[in-house]
Amino acid sequence: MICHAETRKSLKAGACALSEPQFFDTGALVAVLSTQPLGRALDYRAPEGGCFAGAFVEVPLGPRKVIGVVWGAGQGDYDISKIRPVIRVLDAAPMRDEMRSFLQRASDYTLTPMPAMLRLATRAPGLGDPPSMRRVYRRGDAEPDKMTAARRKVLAALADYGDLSFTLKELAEMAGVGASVVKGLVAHGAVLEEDSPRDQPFARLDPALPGKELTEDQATGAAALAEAVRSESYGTTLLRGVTGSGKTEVYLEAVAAALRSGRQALVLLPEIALTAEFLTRVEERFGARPAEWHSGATMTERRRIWRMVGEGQAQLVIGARSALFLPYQNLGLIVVDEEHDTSYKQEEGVLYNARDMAVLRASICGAHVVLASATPSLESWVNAEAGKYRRLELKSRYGPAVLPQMRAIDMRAESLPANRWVSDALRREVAARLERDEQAMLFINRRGYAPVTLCRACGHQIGCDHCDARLVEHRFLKRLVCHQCGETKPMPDICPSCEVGGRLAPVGPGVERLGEEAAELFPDARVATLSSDMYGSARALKEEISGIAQGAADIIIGTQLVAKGHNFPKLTLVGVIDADLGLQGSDLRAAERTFQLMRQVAGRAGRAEAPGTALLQTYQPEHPVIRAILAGQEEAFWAAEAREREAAGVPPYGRMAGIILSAPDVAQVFDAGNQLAREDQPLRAIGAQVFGPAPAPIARVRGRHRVRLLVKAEKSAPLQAAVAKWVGQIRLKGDLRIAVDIDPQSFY
DNA sequence: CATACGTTCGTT
DNA sequence: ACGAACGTATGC
Repeated sequence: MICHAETRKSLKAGACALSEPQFFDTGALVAVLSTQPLGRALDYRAPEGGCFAGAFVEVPLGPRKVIGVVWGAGQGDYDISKIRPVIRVLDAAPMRDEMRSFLQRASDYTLTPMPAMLRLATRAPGLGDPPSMRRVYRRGDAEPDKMTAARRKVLAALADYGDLSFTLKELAEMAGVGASVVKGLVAHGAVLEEDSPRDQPFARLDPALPGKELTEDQATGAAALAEAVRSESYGTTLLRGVTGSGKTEVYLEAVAAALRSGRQALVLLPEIALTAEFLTRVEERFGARPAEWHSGATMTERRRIWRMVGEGQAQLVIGARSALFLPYQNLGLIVVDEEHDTSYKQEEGVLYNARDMAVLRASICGAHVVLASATPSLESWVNAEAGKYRRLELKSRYGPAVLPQMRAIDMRAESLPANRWVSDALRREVAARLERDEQAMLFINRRGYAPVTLCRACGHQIGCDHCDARLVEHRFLKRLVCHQCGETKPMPDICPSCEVGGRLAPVGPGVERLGEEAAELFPDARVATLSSDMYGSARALKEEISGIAQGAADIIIGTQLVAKGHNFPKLTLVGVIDADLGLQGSDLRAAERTFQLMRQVAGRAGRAEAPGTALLQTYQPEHPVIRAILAGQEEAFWAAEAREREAAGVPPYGRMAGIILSAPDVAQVFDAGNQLAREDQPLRAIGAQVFGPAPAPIARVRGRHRVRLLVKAEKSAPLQAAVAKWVGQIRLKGDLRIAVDIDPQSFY
């Protein structure tokens, strides 16, 4: 977490962002940061006409030309005769002071090199190009010398739309004539041909439109958030509300408050799949669609969003975590929905937690943060308890529905036949729902058909060639898939080890296999299996989900995916096949995760009129986590979990850093790991301890061997500086790579 | 990252 | 003796 002292400092940084950016006269030394992996900025001479700090520029680098940002005055530590001039200043809005300090602070916090940070902030194509133009046509003053029927149609079509312009194709189609007719009118000046920027501003959102009717509880919460946004200063609110309590309506009022005061808003969501339903709600509330930023966006969409956000022509962005790095002009609110969601932690490349970075960014630009969740992360819960975050609770469930009733099914008392996972008790409950024409959901947190493929002749389990992971059979894809590196291969007929045919058997359940079992148990029911890899696109999946929500299936079989925010009005029963799954292993967050996941899944049941039931199949019904879930004692669970973490000195009461060394050669990684473990003076100097090296949780990924070291320090210790110094001692020879993960999510 | 330059090792 | 192949330093 970002500590309080840092927050104070940043408020000052925010204040100085109001001053004019620094200007550099022609020939002055400037430091230019590029996205090349140099680790720092290089000095250049300011171009003809000078430039401002923050300007996007093109500079020579060796034999190449690269794009960079004028970071500030030159460092002057390089042979003055070798310094080359900036080639040109690009036609893009300069990077604001505030954005530069955000990237710098994020870099310091996560120990990410600045060029990599800059890369995150410039993930839009065509930065160096002039704005892309297209040819458009509108009505001119002149009249054509000869009026024909076709020409009249074109002019009539234009008259219908006032002074708007259209592309050639659009106009010709509207008028029902050929393109040559339009061209003919252009020759006479009756139609004007001009170039206009291809990237159009986003439609204005109207905060004055009537929102949904709010309950008293919601209205109070909405008013408090709107007030916080209006203060135009940094603050964080933890918005807690059980599933179905209408958190979205409440924070959309905070968005409305930001829009009213002319500031931009950002809503971060963990899953793309969530956005279809969400966007509809935004459109209903504000009358237009916001900008959508996610990995699936096309180059054109990205460029438009990046430019429009920078010009203040996109008021609201709905996006995945990288939307945090868009060049907002005037950001007044960041909402992090489902703030506990683990997908906010980027686990590859630049390692950062979008929830923490949202707080950092907001503290720099004086924006308000809303962390929304039914089951907050322990970090946020502790920050709220400590008074660092304001706390807002939505108690009543929206409408007549109440929280689902939760019960455990003790699997030790069940005697299921082989390859069956649905207990008798659960089967009877599902059958009862089917009779009443209600929906039931069976939840299993495992993709694919079976997690293990075993050879009954020799006992071999089929593994990935490049990773220390077993291949998962995906019957739908008719392939074996490595969930680690994504490699797939066709399902073999013979065992790759002993070459005996016909003895390969699937072991254990995955979502596809559970779907098969459900179809056998309930032959008359419509069973829908929801797994992300079964649909060609996010769009197809969204459509499937909304169809199911409207009643296109009786039994829903799903993974993680269905736990997150979808609304199934007819759903009254959720059965969790393996509630213990997340409790295995020694991950410190296992309890927290299982608790969150189970509560979220259970929250799917009984949202509308009919009350819901959640049944957890478990082999350890007496486990404290399972008992806390069943009892619905959330506060007690968090308090107990917080006490345990405090006693162990682990996050959020202590600080941790993970170091992953990787190389194709096993001996090399272990040597490097041992060397680091020995040379731990920089860490001892701050009273921190090193554990390891140990093989990383997945010891081999994509043909690279990985070892992991863990650093544990006191909460107040200057962890980053010490780790940077420590890791800096090691020379990166060969293909050895070091990744530092500050505040790792999982630690063994 | 792309490229330049120096080292080592293999071949002729 | 020469050049391919690899490893390491450099960029302002």
